[in-house]
Amino acid sequence: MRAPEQPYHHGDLRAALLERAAERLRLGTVADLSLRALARDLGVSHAAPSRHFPDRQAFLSALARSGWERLDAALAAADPGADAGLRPRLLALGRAYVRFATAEPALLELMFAGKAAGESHDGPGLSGPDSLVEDAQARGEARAGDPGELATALWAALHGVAALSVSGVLRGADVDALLVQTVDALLDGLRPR
Amino acid sequence: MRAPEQPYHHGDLRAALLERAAERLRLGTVADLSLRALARDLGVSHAAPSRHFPDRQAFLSALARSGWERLDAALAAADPGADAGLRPRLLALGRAYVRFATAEPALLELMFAGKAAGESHDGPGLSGPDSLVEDAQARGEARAGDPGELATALWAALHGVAALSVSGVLRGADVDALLVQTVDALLDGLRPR
DNA sequence: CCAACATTGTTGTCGGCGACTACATTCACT
DNA sequence: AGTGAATGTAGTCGCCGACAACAATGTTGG
Repeated sequence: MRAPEQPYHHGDLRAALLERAAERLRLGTVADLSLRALARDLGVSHAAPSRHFPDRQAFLSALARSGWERLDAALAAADPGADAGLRPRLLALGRAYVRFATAEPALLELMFAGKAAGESHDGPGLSGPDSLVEDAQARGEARAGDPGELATALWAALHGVAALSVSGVLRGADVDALLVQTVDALLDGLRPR
Repeated sequence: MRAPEQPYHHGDLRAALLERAAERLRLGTVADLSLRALARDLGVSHAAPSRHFPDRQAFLSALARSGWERLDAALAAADPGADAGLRPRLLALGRAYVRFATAEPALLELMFAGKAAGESHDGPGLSGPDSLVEDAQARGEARAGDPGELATALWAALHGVAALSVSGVLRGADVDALLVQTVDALLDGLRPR
């Protein structure tokens, strides 16, 4: 009763392509990713992927979408929650962001290259009902101001740290120290108090 | 005494390729950039570019290097100088950064995708002898701390704003407002004082 | 139950690209 | 003037994405 070695239908080629592509992206760049090579890997013909994605761009968009989901999940998992103070929370989120960027640089690049392709995205875990900023304001840890705008500013700073750490421009400088510096500047300000 | 219509030698094919490629990058992505198409544009044979760049990657690296020079120049031109306060200075630099990113999104992406390919780069105009941070510290506008590390944190934040604005995740939100929020958080801190 | 029909996969082909080789023309220097 | 380096040309190879025609399998309603 074993399944035949080579069933005509793959089962879930679409998911398999996305999964294998994510693996490949961990090693190489998006430019090195070829649908034909993936198809070869999975033992299907070179045209099979076209049954699931109209063209390469659509495939990359789907890949980016799954990347956003994984980043959201990683940040949600790293968030110590509203009970923690703002600083530990920002540091934990920042570290998770950097970890994701380091583990999957090409995927992160693809996610941000998606432009209008990727539907709207609010900045992972930073805004929304359980907003980090609103929590901090409620605890008196953040000054007043539009929570959405403040959250975006925080997101921008964390994203900048992750982007720089991945890009190699830091030349071996301590990424975690950079993150701490950035978070502390955001919380207490550069100006002497 | 006019030059022949089609001289055998181009004159400065290398520079022409880089220049034309930069133009193309203003419209499309780096993936759409082909050496053969550029050669066609410039009226040379498809193999001519290989005389100047051993392979496509080397060409892209050279393009990225010229991008860094232009970004450095743009930031240097936008810097109001040490006489200005820290806030106006950061805002001016941030606006120039965003302007560059908006005008040349694909080039900026290429510059940061260069990874180890691009030689070290200190973060445009933010560090070095005429460091913005050292100036601010001298004026009492910034707390003590390693100027290099603080400058990198500032760079990360500004880069994050530019990256987000280019990526489209902001969905039409006001980029300049985001920049102002970010700079103000960096200067005065999010915590109430 | 089985006959349409939709879904998914295959083979074949096309043009474009990057890389490489062999050859041609021009330049620069002695 | 002569010779070697620099620069450009033509041709080829293999890989890729896109497309078309065809085959196998899954599904559904009469």
